[in-house]
Amino acid sequence: MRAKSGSGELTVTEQARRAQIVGAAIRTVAELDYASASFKQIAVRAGLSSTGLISYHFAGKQELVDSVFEEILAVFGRFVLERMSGGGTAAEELRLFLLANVEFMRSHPDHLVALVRLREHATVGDGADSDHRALAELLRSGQRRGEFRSFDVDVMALFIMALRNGIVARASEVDLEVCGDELVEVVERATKGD
Amino acid sequence: MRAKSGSGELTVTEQARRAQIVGAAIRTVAELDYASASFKQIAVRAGLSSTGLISYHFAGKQELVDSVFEEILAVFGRFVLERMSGGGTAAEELRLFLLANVEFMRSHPDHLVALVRLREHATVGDGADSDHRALAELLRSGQRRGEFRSFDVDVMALFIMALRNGIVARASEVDLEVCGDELVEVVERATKGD
Amino acid sequence: MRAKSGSGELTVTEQARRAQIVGAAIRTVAELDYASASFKQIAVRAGLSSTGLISYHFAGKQELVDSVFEEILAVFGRFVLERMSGGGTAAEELRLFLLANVEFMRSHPDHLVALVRLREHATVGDGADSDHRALAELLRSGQRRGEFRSFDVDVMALFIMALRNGIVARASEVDLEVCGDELVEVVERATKGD
Amino acid sequence: MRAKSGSGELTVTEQARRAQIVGAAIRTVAELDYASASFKQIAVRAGLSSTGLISYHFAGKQELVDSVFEEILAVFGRFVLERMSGGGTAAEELRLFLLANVEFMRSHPDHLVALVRLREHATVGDGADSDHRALAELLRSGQRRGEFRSFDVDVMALFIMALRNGIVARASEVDLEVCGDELVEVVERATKGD
DNA sequence: CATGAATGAGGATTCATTCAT
DNA sequence: TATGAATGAATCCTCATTCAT
Repeated sequence: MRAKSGSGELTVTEQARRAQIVGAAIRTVAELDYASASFKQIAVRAGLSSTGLISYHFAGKQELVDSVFEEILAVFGRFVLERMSGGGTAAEELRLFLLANVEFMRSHPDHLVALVRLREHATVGDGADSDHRALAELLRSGQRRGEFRSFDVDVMALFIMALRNGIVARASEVDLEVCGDELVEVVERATKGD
Repeated sequence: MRAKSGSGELTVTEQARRAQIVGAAIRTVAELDYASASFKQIAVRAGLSSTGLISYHFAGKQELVDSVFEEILAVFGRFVLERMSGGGTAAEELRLFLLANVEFMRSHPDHLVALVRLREHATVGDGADSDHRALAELLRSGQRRGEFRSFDVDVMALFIMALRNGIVARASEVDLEVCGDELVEVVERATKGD
Repeated sequence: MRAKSGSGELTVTEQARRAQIVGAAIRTVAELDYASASFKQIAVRAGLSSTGLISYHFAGKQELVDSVFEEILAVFGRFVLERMSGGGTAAEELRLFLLANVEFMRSHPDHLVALVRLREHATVGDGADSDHRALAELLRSGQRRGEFRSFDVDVMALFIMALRNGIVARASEVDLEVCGDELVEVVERATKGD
Repeated sequence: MRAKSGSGELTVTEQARRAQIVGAAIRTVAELDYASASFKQIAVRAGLSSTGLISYHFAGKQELVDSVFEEILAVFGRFVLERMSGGGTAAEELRLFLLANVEFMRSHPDHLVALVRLREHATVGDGADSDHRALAELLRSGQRRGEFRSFDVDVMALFIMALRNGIVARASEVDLEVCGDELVEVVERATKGD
């Protein structure tokens, strides 16, 4: 009854409501645990008086989770893309990517937390993997250009995302400024050619 | 109802039952999602015919989770300690710590998965933090000895644990051999003095 | 909110809408189960984009059910009446009634199915009973004329309707031709004088 | 977790509880509509303070419905079988079958009502069909012995069950004595050879 | 100690209905 | 009039927990 990723079929009002609910869901997941992010909690944060409305706008919890996941990926993707367009070398692009991540944690505190927590519950999947693939490809191109040393690009991509996720998990306890600088330093040391 | 982590108050039988349940819980959390790790699932894996017995031995789900968390930390701690005792330099100790982690993933596949998944649900907390503190202290001593470059030891400890956790999260999809070697390499590059 | 079965108070448009909804409801009940015949399903089949319109035109689900029931009875009544007008004897009228029923199943597949399914949910009641009474009266007159044997006319009317309903319930699985012939035969044997 | 039609795996207590719930369900379906026979209504009639217990003993609503259906069929089957064992001719057996049905309505008022109402919601299915098949077979054997006239046995079986169901539907409004006698008479006339 | 039955709160979801536009 | 968004009650179901035995 409800388009899974509506493009033009959705009313303006409906899009607004969906966005409102998705936003509330992001805040809820970031604040509470994923398991505790019930429709009731989301409804409260969305200012709704009934959980029925969430079911009215989303075919089920899975569609909501997927919509939230896609929304975060979209916002995050745009955010990062804007800050990577100027990169000349692969190393510079990688640096910009890392800084964009840290900056995103500051400007969108809840988004990355929710992203990490929802990763294993989302069924869209290709989002996170495409992130990984893009990063791996960047690393590979850097290797081809001789900027980076020889390493397994998939493993290195996994490492970089793991570092990012590690900061996200402790974002509220650490100094993002210091973390960001050190992140750039560590990744540079990890990747640069001998 | 029951002492939270009684030492001498528990009978042998009781300790055995608790251990049996904790073991089953570890397997359950590793196999299923945390949210899906219900008492029923744990009871099945523990060979128990009633979830009531879990409630009988543990004051509540939280105590079970905390007990599981502490058990994993204890096993992991002993495992790592055995493999780090011989380290001379801080760098060597760090290397042994990393290798011990990777080896632990191989010998105790469920423990680390459960550890990572339970981290945000455990209320004991100091366990993970004590790990973190020990690692930070190791890094600091390395810095004092001039083995490591200057960096924020807390951030670096966070990074190292993040790398470890990243591997754990994908342990079933990656080549642990390659990951372990690259992990050592990356951490060495990240920490060594100029 | 709305007159229960207004005659002159309803505008033409309103009557048309009610008829449209009633028709869709008949199809819905025949196609789905009664319990599954929700306003949403009915609205879909009526080409309506909102279930609110159904509530607007009918005071509640009960009025809709009753309206549907009455509509079916009216259509069915006219259909049968047309085919019974020529009957001379009571036996002949009864035969025509039975044949009209079978013919109705063919020409209005949904109506009788819905009729049977709605019977126990309709609160108008007198509809089905009036049918029953008319049939009983026909049987009684046949008895008075000596065409039928002695039997309890209410019970026999109940039997005849039960046979009809039995065929309706399996209309899609049986050969209506054979059933019709056998129905006439059985009822004739059941009623005729010794 | 719960056997669908437990034989020996069920505790005595559990069997008793299941029987209690099944009994309450039969009463509920007979009293209310099928659609209104919610777990809550059933729980009330079973003297339970929680609908959760029903879910505890039955894997889902479908299993409960099927269990109820099977229970009724079992009770009904035994009841009828006891009263048909003495039948010599097919006609006599048929007569005993009809009388057993009417007697069952008297001694088990709710069972047949529930049976008819649950028929289209039960997924076990073969129960009702096997009833039909047995009846058709009885009719066929009667035809072979020359006791019955020539007719489509499936249609006639359908008719006989329809007559039975018709009485069930109005059991509370009619005189079962009269109905039973007339039922036997009608079926005899419908089936006997010329 | 251990069992399994029982509880009640909380989960997502569906539904008829209401209401502002 | 008609729409679609919103509501809240009710449904089935799962869960941790309690309790008699």
